[in-house]
Amino acid sequence: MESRIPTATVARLSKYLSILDGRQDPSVSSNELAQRSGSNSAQVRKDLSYLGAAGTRGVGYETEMLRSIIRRTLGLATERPVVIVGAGNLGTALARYPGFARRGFCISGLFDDSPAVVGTTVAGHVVQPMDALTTVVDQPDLAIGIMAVPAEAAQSVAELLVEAGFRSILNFAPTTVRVSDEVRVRPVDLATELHILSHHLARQDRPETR
Amino acid sequence: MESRIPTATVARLSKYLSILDGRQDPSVSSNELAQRSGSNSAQVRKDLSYLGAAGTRGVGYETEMLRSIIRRTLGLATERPVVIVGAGNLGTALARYPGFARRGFCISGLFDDSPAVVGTTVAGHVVQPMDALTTVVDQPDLAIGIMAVPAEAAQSVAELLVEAGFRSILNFAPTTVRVSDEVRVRPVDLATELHILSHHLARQDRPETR
DNA sequence: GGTTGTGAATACTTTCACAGCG
DNA sequence: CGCTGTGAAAGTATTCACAACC
Repeated sequence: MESRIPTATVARLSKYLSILDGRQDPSVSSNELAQRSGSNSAQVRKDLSYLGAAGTRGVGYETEMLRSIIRRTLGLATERPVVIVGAGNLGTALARYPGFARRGFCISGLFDDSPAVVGTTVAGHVVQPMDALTTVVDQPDLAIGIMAVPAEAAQSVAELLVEAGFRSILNFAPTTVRVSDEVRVRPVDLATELHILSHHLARQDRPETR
Repeated sequence: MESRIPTATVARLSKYLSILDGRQDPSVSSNELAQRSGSNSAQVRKDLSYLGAAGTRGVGYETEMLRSIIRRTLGLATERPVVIVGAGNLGTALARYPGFARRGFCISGLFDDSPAVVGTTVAGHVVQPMDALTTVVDQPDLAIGIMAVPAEAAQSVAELLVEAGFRSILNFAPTTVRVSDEVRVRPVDLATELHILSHHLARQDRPETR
């Protein structure tokens, strides 16, 4: 029943969930979710059909039920631990970002290799040295590691995370890291996002829907 | 000749460019670019074929020529101005991020609507009030606006940017903004990225190549 | 009337595989 | 012999369109 969900769908589920979270109405239609998420209703229905979510024809989907199904699908049954490696500009900003906690994550630790930074407190977290990574969560394979480090450090930090048992990494460093293929790395490159916009400007063409 | 380049390809071009930038060898093969970017050689060749880039069979591509073709394709012929709206945690971190300048962008202004923040200096930029947006760059339609503001403010900030003439927006606020369709908005939602990783953890499946 | 659920059609992207050339 | 260039095939994602149902 719950075979395989396309990554593009999962990304939209995240958006639907945050729409449902700020909502009181007991039911919601695919059309409304579409409007608010910048998608279209057929897409919303197809996305929800992957979860086996059942709506009521003529009415829509039960808000509470949808919320709970999406949360389960996104693996948010319990708060998921996240560690942040790199307490520089970006790492610090991420540690202070209130959106993570609100959306199902719990920051379990902040790490840095610079002795000047270790021991300082950022957003209520004492910055820990890299070797404390191995003991920070008891099931690192179910946690997520965020890398907010310079490009030069990315490969070795990735290796440390893998060694400590992490299997999911969000990489903000503008470089590709090579890891064994049981490890999932999602790159987020800010300059790449700007390059995409810049490319369209250079071609002065009209936007597509996304 | 230079008809239309898939967005997925543009994203990879950005990566290829940063690989070429740290490089001295006068030529490079599709296979080497593939290795370093976590792609495969057929993909690289197809990507480069969209640009009309000509390699030499048996040898590879000329590094300098490729660099210059990719830069032109990404609209980086001249440094592209970028403004950052929101001088909170994230906006400040972005303003300090050295990667933007290194990769073809020039931060032209930092804006905030809080009187407490306006006038302070961040990374060499004096934070300006929102109404200065209209005069900060002379061709706002060729510039990029970055929104690093809370979800509640996102819609109205987007409207201010559009009114000031911006046509390309990178949106870090965790919400969808509705704008006229000459305006291109690229969302970057950090919680969504974590949700995607979390989903895979819940299904404890093996990663795909990306 | 309004809205879901979904097969079929379309569009887009990646991978394959091999001829062509230096 | 090595590496490019590319059509064809396979794989993925989105949109259409309409029957089924409340």
